[in-house]
Amino acid sequence: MIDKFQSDVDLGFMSNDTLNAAKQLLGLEIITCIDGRITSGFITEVEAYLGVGDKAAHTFEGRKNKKNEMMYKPYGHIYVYSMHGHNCMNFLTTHSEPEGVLIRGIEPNMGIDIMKERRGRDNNLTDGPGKLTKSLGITRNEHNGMELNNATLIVRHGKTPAQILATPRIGIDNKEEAVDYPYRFIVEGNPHVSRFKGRAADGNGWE
DNA sequence: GACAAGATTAGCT
DNA sequence: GCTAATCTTGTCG
Repeated sequence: MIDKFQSDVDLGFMSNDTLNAAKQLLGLEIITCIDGRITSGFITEVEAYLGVGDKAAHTFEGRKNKKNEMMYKPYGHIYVYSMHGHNCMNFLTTHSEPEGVLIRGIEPNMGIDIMKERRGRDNNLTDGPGKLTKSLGITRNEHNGMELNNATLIVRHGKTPAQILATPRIGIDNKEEAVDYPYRFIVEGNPHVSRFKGRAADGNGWE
């Protein structure tokens, strides 16, 4: 059923530098096929988490436990964690470091009606990490540690950001110096990002 | 077994 | 902008 959604992305770009991988993820289309229903969106907002040396990361100083053990998988897998009753999804990077990129926002493309149904509302479907996982049907129990580009979760080339903006990360106010690291990347002018203010750019910030 | 914390969200002022 | 709601896991007793 999902054969026509073959990936055309070489995941190798995530194998080395996490910050670089985060920027290259912007604009890719994430497609999920769950319960036979297809939803997708273009990535508009990400945050990099640099593992051992990053106070804001779950794996700071090499911490490892049942909750974050999937962070130690190599690139090409995903790490789903739950908190405050929501799920958040990371794309893992590097061969052996516990680093990854949190997907914080996407622009809905396919299956918008399904997203509305899953979210139980018509607006703000995917402009936050907990929101987009719910819209796409991602759950920690079923998808934590899974590989990309299998029958359920596929990435392929989507759009190209006209301009990428780097900002400090969000929601880590108690992480001391780590709160200032400019590891959040967004498509400038795209409204499908968390805490969006102002007016959307022409073409939502895509080229 | 109790309690606090967390990469959040929704709803109200 | 602020606060309550929500839930899984870690930590301590």
